[in-house]
Amino acid sequence: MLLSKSCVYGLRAALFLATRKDGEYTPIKGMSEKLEISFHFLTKILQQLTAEGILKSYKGPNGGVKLTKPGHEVTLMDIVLAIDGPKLLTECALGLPGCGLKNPCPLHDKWAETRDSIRDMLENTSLTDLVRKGIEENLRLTDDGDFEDLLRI
Amino acid sequence: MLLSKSCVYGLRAALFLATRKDGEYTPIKGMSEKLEISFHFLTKILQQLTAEGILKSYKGPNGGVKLTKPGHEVTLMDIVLAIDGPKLLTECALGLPGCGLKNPCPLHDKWAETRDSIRDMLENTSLTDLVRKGIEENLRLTDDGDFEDLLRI
DNA sequence: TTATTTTAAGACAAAAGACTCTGTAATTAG
DNA sequence: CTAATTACAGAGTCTTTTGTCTTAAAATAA
Repeated sequence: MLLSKSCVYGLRAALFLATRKDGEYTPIKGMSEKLEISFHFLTKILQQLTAEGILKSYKGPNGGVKLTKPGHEVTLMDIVLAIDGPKLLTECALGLPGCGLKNPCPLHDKWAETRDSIRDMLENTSLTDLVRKGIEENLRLTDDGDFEDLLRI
Repeated sequence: MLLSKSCVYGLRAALFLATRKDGEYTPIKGMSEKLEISFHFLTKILQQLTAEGILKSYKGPNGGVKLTKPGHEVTLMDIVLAIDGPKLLTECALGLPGCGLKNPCPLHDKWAETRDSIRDMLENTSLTDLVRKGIEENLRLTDDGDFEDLLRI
């Protein structure tokens, strides 16, 4: 797996939140059912995003979580970084410590290029980009559902 | 980690074998010491490569493992595929089953591009490519050593 | 205040990944 | 034949990831 399962779930949840109205808190319970992710596990993941300042949370009735910034200001990279950490896109492909421009491994140059292409994609794609695409083409965030489903809630 | 640790070790070992003379079997013990990888663990990984036909092995004195094909015919993709499996570069970034051209997720297109760029790099880089680069620039396959080290054995 | 709804936190269990150990089989050298 | 050297096979351990469960804390509503 290129991305951890937590990260994948985090991306799904972030996209889901980007479909909600600004200012409204969305309860994790409903989200977990809609996205078919275990409630407690999703809670943990979203706590990480909250700790990183990507989400705001509120307890009690009408509470839940929401994006702190508008969806077009949140990139996939923000989510991946918060969950899988910065090492994901800096580590040496041969596992050598200190591999870099100064003391590279034979694969360093090509691998750095590859990592950069991943990074570029993640940095240049916002949640809103994908929500817009999802709406226009009526795509899905779950095994069975479609985007109209999500927007109807 | 984009690649599993087993995969990373497998790549190092495959590169090491590509520096050896054709036809000679290299004992895993020496390789594990040179590459600073646990002997038993490396053995397991190389057994996978042997099972996949990438290596040939021979028991007894003067035995060991060697590449079945010349290094310029073995790509990094061959190694990654043998160890991390084909799913690594086909899975959906949002974890949706059946995500593809027919029933894509909102991230499918961009993610497919990203995966392809990884795949292209792996498929278009042979062991010999990297060994050559390693020799020319005297790079390293271990934390401390350099390529001259390896060739001297 | 009391009951309800929600997130937060932490202990716990299960599964997968990373690694170790022990023994066996094949091969060679003496 | 015997001893040494090597890969092979499988069980076992440790760690990380994934997932569950229970309790606490905050907020609201009645």
